[in-house]
Amino acid sequence: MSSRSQAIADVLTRAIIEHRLVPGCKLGERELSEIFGVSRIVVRQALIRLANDGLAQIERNRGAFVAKPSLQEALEIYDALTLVEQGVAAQLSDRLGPAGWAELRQHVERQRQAVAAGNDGLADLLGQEFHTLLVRLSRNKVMQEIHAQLIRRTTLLRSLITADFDYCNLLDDHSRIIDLLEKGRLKQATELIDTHHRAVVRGYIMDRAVFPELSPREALAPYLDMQPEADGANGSGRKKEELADDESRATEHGHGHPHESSGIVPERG
Amino acid sequence: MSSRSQAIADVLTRAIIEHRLVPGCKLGERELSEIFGVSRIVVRQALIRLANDGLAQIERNRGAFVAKPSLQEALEIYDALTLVEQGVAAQLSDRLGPAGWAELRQHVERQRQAVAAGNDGLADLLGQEFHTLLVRLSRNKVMQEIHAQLIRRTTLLRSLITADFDYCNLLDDHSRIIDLLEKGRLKQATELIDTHHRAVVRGYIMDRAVFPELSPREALAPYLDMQPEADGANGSGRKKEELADDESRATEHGHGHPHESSGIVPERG
DNA sequence: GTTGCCAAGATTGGATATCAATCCGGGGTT
DNA sequence: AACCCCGGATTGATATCCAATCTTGGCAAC
Repeated sequence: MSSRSQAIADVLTRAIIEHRLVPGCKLGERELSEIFGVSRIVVRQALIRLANDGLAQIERNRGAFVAKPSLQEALEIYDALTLVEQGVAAQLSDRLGPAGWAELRQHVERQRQAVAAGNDGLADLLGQEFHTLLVRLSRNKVMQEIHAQLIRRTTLLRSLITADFDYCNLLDDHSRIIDLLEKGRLKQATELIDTHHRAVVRGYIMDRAVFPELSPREALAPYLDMQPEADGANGSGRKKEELADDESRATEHGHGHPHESSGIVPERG
Repeated sequence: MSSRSQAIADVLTRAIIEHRLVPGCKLGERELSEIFGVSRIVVRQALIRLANDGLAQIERNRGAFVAKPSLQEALEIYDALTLVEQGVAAQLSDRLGPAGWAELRQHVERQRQAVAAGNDGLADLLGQEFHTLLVRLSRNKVMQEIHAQLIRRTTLLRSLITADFDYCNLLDDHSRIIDLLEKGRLKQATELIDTHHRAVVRGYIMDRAVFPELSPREALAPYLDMQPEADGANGSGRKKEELADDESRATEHGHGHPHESSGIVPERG
């Protein structure tokens, strides 16, 4: 795509939302420039991009750190996400055609199959993507980008907070949301979306580091295989295959599975 | 605040939303670095910030330009704005206390007085700020930032499109929205918000440059009075006084006044 | 032993000079 | 008139250098 700094920002973003870089982690310019093999300036530009997305915070003369949102901000992010999805849902209940509803149902079905197959990582990802799909069906790129940004920030939040609840009924929620929307029961649908997100938030407890801290060098190592200037950096369609059956840390960014309350990470290194 | 590039991004943002820099205008690195007296790198960082906010677009090896959204994107921006404000309104109708309603009414009253006094510039600005105030009352900083970004982009759009309608009933809209919300008539209120924004959009015609193109040097000259390192760059509270009775171009970023359809700008520079 | 201060080192923010790659425009050729 | 090629201009990026600031460690005073 465009610039080197964008590519580096993308890698850092991915590392953050996959919990390889945890909130508070120092992102030193020199260190990153050595890791990526670019100059400090390019790294700085990447960090500016991250900060604009709310994934990093830059403190003058102190450097950049992975963002560490307060509980207040976490609630605000979920509130905003709920608001956006409710609005989108309201639009869809009027405007979405049969093909759209079918696509939603098909997505839920895929997730159901993943759950049935015991592929928790994939199921989790599909659960995330349900919300993204919902917004994509609104055909509003501006809204999509806003929503994607909020989703990234909620994913970041999961590095800070623990979730211990049964996420299976969240799948039912998705299905019920579709039904309610298609039937025009908008009020109930938005109510359910609210409940859905509140269920996630309620399971969270702040001030508890779930993931161990990795140094940037360790955290970023897996992403550096990509050649600097190889195939046109088609970064959209690969993820699903990659983690089809991989239980590594990279796949664990959903509403954590309840079968283990603290030792989620199998120490991939 | 923080970095030099942020300060420059702020100035450029202001110049864009005040229509001194019009869509499509080339933002050359060398030119800007000379204007601001900084190195190209700082300018580039500022341009990255602008691009992230959707106010500029950077084309590889061609440089940065003031964003020139398509009609499609313009509609999407207004759609997103409507969605956000409807959601916020829904929250407020439940949660806002008497003090909040009073604040809203007082704001509308101030705008009414400005209209009565014939101070169109101020009235216009207050009309804009009504929406900002609405979102601020939701006490959600994340939502505020999203909304502010959308507002900036709509303001940018007004460089591309002409509005010729009577904006006085938009003031009535604000008043009615407050009434409906306070009475819990949420459905009607959200409907009115939608209509309100659609009224703005309907008055617009794309592909017509309303404002003449200024060179960046001309456009930015008024902002360069600020000393490089003087008082802590408190850029929040000044605007209102500045344009209290100033009919210059800087004040003309509302729903254009109908008394003159093309020669809005009194050629300040 | 604790506290506080100060200097050295490290890091960031920024400037400058330089270079390759790309884009644009003009002049010459066919 | 259409086409091609070349040179200037601009961008993307690097290396190096410098000032300001932050951190840290040690040293002195209490």
